[in-house]
Amino acid sequence: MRIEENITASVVRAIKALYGQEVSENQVQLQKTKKEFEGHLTLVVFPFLKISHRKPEETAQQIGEWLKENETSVQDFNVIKGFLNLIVSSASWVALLRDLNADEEYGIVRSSEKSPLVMIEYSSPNTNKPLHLGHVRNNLLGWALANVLGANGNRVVKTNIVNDRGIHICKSMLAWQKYGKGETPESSGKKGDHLIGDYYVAFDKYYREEVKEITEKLIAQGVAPDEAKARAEQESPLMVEAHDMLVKWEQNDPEVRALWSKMNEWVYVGFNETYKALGVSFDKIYYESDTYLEGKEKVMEGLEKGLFYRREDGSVWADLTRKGLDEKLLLRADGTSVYMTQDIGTAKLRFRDFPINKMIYVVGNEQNYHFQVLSILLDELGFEWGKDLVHFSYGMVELPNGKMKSREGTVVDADQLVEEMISTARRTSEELGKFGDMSEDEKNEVARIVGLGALKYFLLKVDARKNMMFNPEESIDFNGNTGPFIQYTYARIRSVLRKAADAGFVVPEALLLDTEISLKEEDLIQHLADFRSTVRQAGEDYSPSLIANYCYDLVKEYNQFYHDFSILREEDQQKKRFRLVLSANVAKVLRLGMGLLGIEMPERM
RNA sequence: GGUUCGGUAGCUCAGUUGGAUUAGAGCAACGCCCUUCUAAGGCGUGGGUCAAGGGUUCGAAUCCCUUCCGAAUCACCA
Repeated sequence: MRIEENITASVVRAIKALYGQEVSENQVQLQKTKKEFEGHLTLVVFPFLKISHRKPEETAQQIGEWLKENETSVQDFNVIKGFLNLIVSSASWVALLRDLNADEEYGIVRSSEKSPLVMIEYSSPNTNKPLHLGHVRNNLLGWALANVLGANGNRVVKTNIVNDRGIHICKSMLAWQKYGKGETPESSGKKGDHLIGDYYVAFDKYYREEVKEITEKLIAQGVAPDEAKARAEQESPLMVEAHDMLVKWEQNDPEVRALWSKMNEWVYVGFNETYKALGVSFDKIYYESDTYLEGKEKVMEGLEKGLFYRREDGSVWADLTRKGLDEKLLLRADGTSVYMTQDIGTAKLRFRDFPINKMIYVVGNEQNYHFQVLSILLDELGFEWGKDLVHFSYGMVELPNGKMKSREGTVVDADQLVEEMISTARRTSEELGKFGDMSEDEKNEVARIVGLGALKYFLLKVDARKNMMFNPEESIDFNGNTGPFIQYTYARIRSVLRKAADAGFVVPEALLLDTEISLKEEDLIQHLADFRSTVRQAGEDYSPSLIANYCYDLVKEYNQFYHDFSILREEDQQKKRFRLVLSANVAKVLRLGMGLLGIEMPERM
């Protein structure tokens, strides 16, 4: 039973029968009737006026009559200007709910062997600092996007490229060597990623002091301020040492490599904890230290083919000016690779490992230009999916006083935030007396689910492309358009269903089509059925937020129903059965929808 | 300066192939509703020149142009 699809097809037949013209289903504008008018679905007839050669009202009237006559689900209609409001029969709605109830994974399209293989890269951290709120947004979006695409019949490979080498890592290493006194995660009690992050900050602090000192000295010697600063930045012994370390690293110096391995290992242990807390995972992790050499090879290949060119100093460039872009450096004069080189290398390894049809990069919008260039380069280098690679470009999380900057300490730490959310959830539950007779384990689990639900929903309900605001002063809400609001509704439904089950009432398969149902209930079924198209739309637009907003709207509507109608106390057994099935399916769709977002639902809260 | 993306209520955000005299939610404010299936809920009140101006048409927050404001980017950083 697919009411909307059926009526759309019937409209096509109606036009054919009435006016003798073929129209495509895309031309049929069938939308939800606005709530101030009577009806469920509304056909906009303006597009058909040229075919009917009649006034809007008349055309609508004719189509309405034809539908009432020939389309069983259309029970009645009314016409307002060019709008044909269709009233769908209760029996059709009940039949729709019956079908929906039979489908345990309504709205989800499973993949098969032949489905397209999509790879999603997300997270992609640097190993010199712990994850912050911006990374959290990335991780949650990547995870949700993978789920959404999976629910649209794609085979999905989740991947992570760890930026584990480069000058930034050397800075942390050097600072640890110089000031660390052998400190380890064990000795300090710090998470490994936090420990390393502290040394990254330390490096920056001492480096700045050095630069300041040298600059002043140079200025005293009569060097112009701008030039003095530039020279100081280059000459700073700390920076020189860091660069030396990077060169040694590339030369496989055993000592540097050993230090690098040890410190990265600390970071990974820390990251894995954070990933686990966030509930995200990867099918395949790539490390830049493995891929950057591949990139060099690929670039040399391109150089031989004449795609790129070499400058006098030996550096290799791509000239993209004919595409309206700049010239782009691919290899430095000393032969070391840059960011772009690494992404090319990673692409090569990925394609070797997986025969992917599509590649999606979940990376912040600050890198739009980079991916524009990468797409062109990969295409020219012969990657089939290069041209159509998707840069899932999401907006920054901004704080009231601007952007987050690790070095300036203005970051919202991921671990700390998760912890705070969970403890807030716990406190709220206690204050509201929701825990009842739960065991300590159950309490912890509820607090975890609700706290994370609040955080995840907060980040995922906003259109991914937009920058969003996070105010640490105001804690994330638990009321209104929030994760806990949706979870709460779910828990209430589950409670009702438990009570029904205790009374021996099993949610039955059989629904009677002649059940008398209210407008509110019809609307709920209609809304429920929309889940399928919402999932599809979210997949087409790469937009998890559509699912979040869908769940919110469904919950708003269900809560009104819950408030106005009795379920367990309904005396008419037929109605009671219907309402139980309706509620069970609202819960089911909420669980599926929120599940796509990576948000768990509590049985009680 | 070039390019890209944004600007909707005091605040945070919906509004997706252009559709209905009255542009929606939540938060915050102020009221009302628990001896009744979980009140993390429901109902109500106030709050808007959809940045500004022009254009396209039966019809524009939505499409086009101009201007203003904001962000990102245009690195031998990743």
